[in-house]
Amino acid sequence: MLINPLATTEREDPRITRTRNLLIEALNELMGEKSFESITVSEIAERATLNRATFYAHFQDKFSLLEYSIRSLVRTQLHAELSADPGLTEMIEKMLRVVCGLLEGYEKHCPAPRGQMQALSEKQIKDEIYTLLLQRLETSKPNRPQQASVQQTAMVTSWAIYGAAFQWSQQSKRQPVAELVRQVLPLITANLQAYLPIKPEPLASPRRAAAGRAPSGLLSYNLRLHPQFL
Amino acid sequence: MLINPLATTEREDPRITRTRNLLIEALNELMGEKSFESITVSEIAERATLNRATFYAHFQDKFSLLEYSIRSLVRTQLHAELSADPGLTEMIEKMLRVVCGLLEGYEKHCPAPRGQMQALSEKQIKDEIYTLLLQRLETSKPNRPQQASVQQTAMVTSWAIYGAAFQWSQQSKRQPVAELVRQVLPLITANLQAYLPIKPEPLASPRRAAAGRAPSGLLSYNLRLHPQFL
DNA sequence: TTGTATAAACAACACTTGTAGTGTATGCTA
DNA sequence: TAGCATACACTACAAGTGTTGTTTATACAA
Repeated sequence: MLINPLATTEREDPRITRTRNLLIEALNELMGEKSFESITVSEIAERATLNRATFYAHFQDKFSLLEYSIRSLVRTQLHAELSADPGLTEMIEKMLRVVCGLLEGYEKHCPAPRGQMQALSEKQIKDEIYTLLLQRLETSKPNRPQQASVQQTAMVTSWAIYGAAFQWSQQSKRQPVAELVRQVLPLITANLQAYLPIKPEPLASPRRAAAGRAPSGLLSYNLRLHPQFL
Repeated sequence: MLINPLATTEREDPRITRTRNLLIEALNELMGEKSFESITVSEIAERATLNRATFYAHFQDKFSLLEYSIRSLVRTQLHAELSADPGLTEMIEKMLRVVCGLLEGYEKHCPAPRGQMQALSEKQIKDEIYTLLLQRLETSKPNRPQQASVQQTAMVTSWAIYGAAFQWSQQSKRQPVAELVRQVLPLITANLQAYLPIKPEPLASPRRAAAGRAPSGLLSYNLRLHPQFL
């Protein structure tokens, strides 16, 4: 597995990858110890055994670094989960599960306050979901004329997915993810009925709930990149 | 009109309201001139003809100030628009219009980059929408049993509303808001059919589109507080 | 192996941040 | 109007930020 799934250039100077990985690891370590807001660039550089100026040669600020780190985690997890190219309903279900796992991971391993971090990860996660959904909707034609554009549909859906996962993560006593899926999936897929094959999913289906997979194993991807999630 | 719709204490020291308004006005002025990220606390204090220490006596940092400023704007606009206590569908339509107006206002008057600002305003807007929606759903009982909780429904809906408005604001060539409403409202209300009265809104209704109000006047509230939106 | 390109180290810079202590001005109330 | 409470001004401070210029170390190709 590539340690840097975001790399676009063919091959980059090994010093660069080394430095970036050191910075990401340093940030991940620190985020297990204290809140993101209280972490300074100086600390990150020191922990990475790098000069502070070197940090700025790679990232604009600590937010850029976190963004980069989160993005690679999200992308890896989503692609791994969706590589089987499942049906639209299953796709959304899997997305919901992945996002729940990510939010749970952050809450478990990163000391509060998490305000800035949440806002940042939210954007990265939604962007990835939106892109994947858009690709999917663009390939499958709707079986009846649609008022809304594909972009609108994908956007509303991706936000709805994240909103559901967020609501779940905010619960004081968290319900099983399978239950969340059973309750919320109809809400979300109601938007997409024109894109669903043949017979649209009924709003309440006991068989769906029974078929829900256990949410284990969600956090097992990309371990080298994000060891704090263990 | 109260200049501070967020105030909870009965009457506060006039010096406090004066100082806060000076700070808010200073921030609003500066945000018309340069990006929020590049604005410093020193600048805000200087523009407000206040000592920097006084700033910190009122707000934790510039983010808190912006949060406070945005919150009061959002709250004022939403309450003004929804004071007539309209039907659920109309309520969502009005919310969509207000959010579009807000996003348009920010984009027009605040120089990029707007990353931090967007994340902050997003949270404030969604919180307000969620609260209002939750109140509304809690009072009106669904006409058939629901899988999802009221909280889940309100959350997914509020995120969907914001997502739609956001998608609209990101378009390079922006369509009329009335058209957005016609296209997207069915997507959102599909989730809420159990809460809609009698006959659920048909997915495509030409009469709805014709009844769409012009989007003018959305930015005319709370002028004293936010003169940069003129 | 040598030469070249460039990544990283290092030091120094002006600036911002958040906080603390002290004095002054102002609003409220008796 | 006198007195109390407190909001604000002022100063100072240690720490962090973002940038620049110079030197050293490393990767890679001839």
